[in-house]
Parts: sequence; C-alpha cells; structure tokens
Amino acid sequence: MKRNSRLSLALHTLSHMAHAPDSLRKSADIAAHAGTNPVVVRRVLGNLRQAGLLVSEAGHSGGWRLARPPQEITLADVYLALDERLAAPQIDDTAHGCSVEHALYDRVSKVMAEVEQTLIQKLSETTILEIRDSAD
Amino acid sequence: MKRNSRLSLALHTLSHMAHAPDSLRKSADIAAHAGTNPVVVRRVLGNLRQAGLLVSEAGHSGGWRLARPPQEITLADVYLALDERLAAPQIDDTAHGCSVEHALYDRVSKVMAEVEQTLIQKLSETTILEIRDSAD
DNA sequence: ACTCCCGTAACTAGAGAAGTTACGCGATTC
DNA sequence: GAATCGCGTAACTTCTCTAGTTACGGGAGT
Ligand code: FES
Ligand code: FES
Repeated sequence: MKRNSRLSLALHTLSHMAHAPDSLRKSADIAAHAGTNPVVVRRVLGNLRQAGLLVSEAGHSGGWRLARPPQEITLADVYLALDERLAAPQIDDTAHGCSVEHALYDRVSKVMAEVEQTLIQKLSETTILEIRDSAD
Repeated sequence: MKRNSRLSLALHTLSHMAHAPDSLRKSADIAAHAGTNPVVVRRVLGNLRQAGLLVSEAGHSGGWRLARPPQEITLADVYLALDERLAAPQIDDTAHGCSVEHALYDRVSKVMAEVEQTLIQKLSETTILEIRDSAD
C-alpha cells in the first residue's frame, strides 16, 4: 500500500457493495477482505458517509450500507468525497511578491485546475455499477 | 516546501534564465536565491541536463546555461524531465487475480493516462519565455 | 600548482500516511 | 435493564518518501 490507498480502498469496497446493495457490512469484515484495519476502514468510509454515499448503523447488528442505488454513484463522487485533489497547486503559494514567481504560479495553477476538471469529468462517466458489470 | 518542490525550483530557475539566456549561473547562487541547498539544485538541474534542456560546465568559471533558446522550452519539457507523473496509477497494481479489482484498476488507469496526456498537452502550450514576458 | 564549481554518494531530519490501541456511545438482543 | 456488538474518535506508533546536509573526487579554467 503506497500513497492514496484510500481511494483504492473506497472504490474496492463500493464495488463489492454494488453486488448486493441492501446487505449490511461490518468494518471488521471489510478490513479483513481488504487486508487492512477496521479503524482505517471507518476513517475512509466515514468520508463517504459525510458525502452522502453511505450510511452507517450502530448497535448489535450495525454496519455499512449504500445510501443510494449503485447506478447513481460515480467514481467522481467517491473521488470528491475523499478530498484529495490530485492536481493540487504544485507550486508553493508563498508568493514572495516577485513577479516571475507570481506569473509562474498563475500559469501552472490554471493548468492544474483545468486538468482537475478533466479528471472529475472523466471519472463521472463511470458508475460503480458499471465496474461491477465489467468485472463479472 | 512541500511535495513536488522540484518542479517549482526547476521552473523558477529556468524562468530566471530566460531573462539572459547566455549568462552562466552557479549552483550556489541559484540555491541562495531559491532558499535551498546547492546540492539540491544540482540534483534537480541534473535531470534537466539529462533531458537536454540545460548544459553545465565545470571548472573555475563553470555553471549552468540554457541548452537552447527559451522559446523552445515548454513547461511540458520541464515536467517530463523530472519524471514525476502526477496521474500515476493511484490503485495499487497488486492484482489479486480478483476480477472486481482488475476491472477497477483498468478503468482508473485508463482515466489517469488520459488525464496525464491532457496535462502534458496543456503544459506544452506555454514556453518559459512566455512566463518571463507575462511576468515583466 | 591552485582554485573554483560540478557530480555523486551517504547520511540526517522532517513531513505525511497508514496502521494500531483504546475507550465511549448508541442500538440491538435477551 | 444488563450484556453485547459495532461505529466514532482520539492518541500513539511505524513506515516511507523527500528535502536538506556533509563530504569527497574530478575536471576546467587561472
Ligand atoms: S525570487 Fe523572484 S523570480 Fe526568483
Ligand atoms: S478482493 Fe474484493 S473484489 Fe477481489
């Protein structure tokens, strides 16, 4: 597991859930399946809950469930839920007032923002249901 | 300085060089200007030298110089010289043979590759000379 | 010869992410 | 209503990656 395993974990879990949208899954089971820790699962899936993709239930027979049908959840939804912008401004924003650095920052930031939009747009073209189907 | 300060340092330095393409600059001076260490400068600029963007000269009055006119060096050239792919496959490629994970990896990889191409294409539209001019 | 600057290796230090432990809370079950 | 089970969250520990640093060798000028 290297960087950004959060996205990997989230997509993997949701793909599984797309198989049986109404079933309830426990953090421990998901963690065991993904080879990680229940707390890590709760952390990642907690972000998806805040974004309204999942609901969690406490109590004796609690667990995780999809908040809406799998065909209404796109990869972009998941990506945005975990707020990791891939195309973050790669230039440090400590503008020294210097015009060269400022021009550089402006230019690169603009490109990055456009790329970020492209990424989101492309991710939004695929739902987790399609992932499930293409896997079969 | 956070992640990817290498790209920042490289672009900054090249933008400066675009002002006086024939002047010779020492690692120590560049480092002092950028608030870092001469060795770091040599490391980063070494990549640009391997990519044919810069030439370095040893000896008593050595230093760094542009290898070609600034209007022939694009931001994409610099980005590619430091081989940091922003849109690296974010999913761990340890394919467990599992069909769901495989389908997921394929899909995300394809999107990432497309985004990477978009990024390079957009970066190639700007030369370091244009950065210099827009700064002025 | 001497000096200056690049090239490179090896080590240190710091930031960031994941993994781990621990405990409180609510809901279910009996 | 007491016990159990699973989530929520905080605090700590690794682990990894990057930048920063020190050190030394070699070539090109003077
Ligand atoms: S610090 Fe302003 S351009 Fe270098
Ligand atoms: S391991 Fe979960 S889909 Fe294969």
